[in-house]
Amino acid sequence: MSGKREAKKEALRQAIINAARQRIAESGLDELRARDIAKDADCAVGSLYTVFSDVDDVVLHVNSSTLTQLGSVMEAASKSADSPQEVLVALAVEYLKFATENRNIWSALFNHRLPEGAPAPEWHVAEHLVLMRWIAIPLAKLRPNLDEKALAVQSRILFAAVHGIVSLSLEGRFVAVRRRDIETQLIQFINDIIRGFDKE
Amino acid sequence: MSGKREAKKEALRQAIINAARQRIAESGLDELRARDIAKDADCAVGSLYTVFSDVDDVVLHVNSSTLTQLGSVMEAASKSADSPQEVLVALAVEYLKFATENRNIWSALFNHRLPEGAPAPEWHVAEHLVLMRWIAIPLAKLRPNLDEKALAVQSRILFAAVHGIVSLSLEGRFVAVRRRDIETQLIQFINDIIRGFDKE
DNA sequence: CCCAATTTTGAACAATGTTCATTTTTTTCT
DNA sequence: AGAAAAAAATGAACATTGTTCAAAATTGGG
Repeated sequence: MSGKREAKKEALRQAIINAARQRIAESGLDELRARDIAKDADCAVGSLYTVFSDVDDVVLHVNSSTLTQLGSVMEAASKSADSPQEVLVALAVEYLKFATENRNIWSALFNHRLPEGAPAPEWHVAEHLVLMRWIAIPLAKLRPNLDEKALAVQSRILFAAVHGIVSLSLEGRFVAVRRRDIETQLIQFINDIIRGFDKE
Repeated sequence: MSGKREAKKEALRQAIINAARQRIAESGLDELRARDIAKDADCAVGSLYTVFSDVDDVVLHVNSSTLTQLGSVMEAASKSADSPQEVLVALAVEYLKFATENRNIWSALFNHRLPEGAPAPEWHVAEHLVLMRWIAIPLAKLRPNLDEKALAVQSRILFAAVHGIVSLSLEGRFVAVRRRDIETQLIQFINDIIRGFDKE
C-alpha cells in the first residue's frame, strides 16, 4: 500500500506550485524566493528539492498551468464569433484581457529565463505550440492558399505581433500607451492586417 | 587644478560601462557580476559604487549607449529609401539586423528589470521616445489625416508589433521561426499593415 | 615635504539558492 | 504489535552574490 507515499508527494507538489503561483501573482516573478514558497507550502526549504529539481522547475510548472488557463481563454474566444475576422479580433482582445487581469502570472510566462544553456524541456515548448493552433484555425479560413507550414509560421508571427503590443504596452516600461487605448488600437491593428491580406 | 579628479572619475565611469557592455555582449545580462565588471575595469568592487549607485545603474548606462547606437541605425535606414513604405520596411529590417548582430546587448535593453517599484529615470525613458520619432516620420506621410497624438500612438503600436516579432523569434524560447525566414515574414508583415491602411 | 581631504580598497555582511548529514516518518517483516 | 529497514523531511551549513564601510592609499595645496 505504497500509493500513500505517491499521494503525499503529489500533494506537496501541488502545494508548492500553488504557493509559488500565489507569490508570483502577488509580487511578481522577481520577488519569488525558495524560502517563501516553502513557508507557504508548509514544508522545509529542502523538501522543495525532493519534488522539484530547483526553483526554475517550479516556475516552469506554474507557467504550465498558466498556459492551460490561457488555452481555455483562447478556446472560449474562438467560439465567441463566427467569422474568422471576428475570431482573430476576439483572440487578441481576450489575450489582452488575460494579460491585464493576470499581469504577474502572465508576465512570468515570458520573463522567466532558464540559466544559460538550459533549454526549456520539450513538454513545455509543446504547451506553447498548442496556443498557436487557436490562431491557425481562423487564419486558415482567411488565407486558404497557405499550406500547413506557412500557416504555422504566419500564426506565430501574428501571435508575436499581438504579444509585442500587449507586452510593451502593459509592462509600460517606456513606450507607454494609455491603458484604455490599447484595446482600440489592438482591434484596429488586427483589422489592418486582415485588410492587408485581402489586397495581396 | 581639481579637474584632474573629475577626469579620473569620468575615466572610471567609462571603463566600468565598457567592461559591463563587453560582459553583457559576451555572456548576456544574466551573467553580469559586479565583481567581474570591477576586475575588467581594473578597480575594486567598492569603486563601482563610488561612481554608480548600483549595478542596475551601470546597466542603465549601457542600455543608454545601445539606444544611441540604435538611433544611428534608424537614422541611416530612414535615409536609405524615399517612399515611406520603403522606409518603414527598412527600419524593421535594420532593427531585426541590429538585434541579430547584437543579440545580448539588444536584449538587455528589454530584459533588464529595475527592482520592484523603482521606475526608470526620466532621462532614460526619453531616450526611448526618440526612437519612436523615426517611425512617426514615414508613418505621417502614409496617414496624413492623423494628428500628432494619434501618430505617436500608432508609432508605438507599430514598433511594439515589430519588436514582438523580432523578440519572440530571436529569443526563440518557443514559437521559433527559422532565422532566415524572419526577415521575409517581417517585410511581408509591414506591407500587409500598410496595405491595410490604404483600405481603411 | 607635510597634512588634510578625498578616493580606493577589499574584507565583512546580508540575502538567497542549493546540498546533505541527521532526524522523523512510513513501510515491511515476523 | 513491535522492531528493523527504507524513505522522506528537515534545517543548518555552504557557495555565490550585491552592497557597505572602516581602514589604507593617494592626491592637492601650502
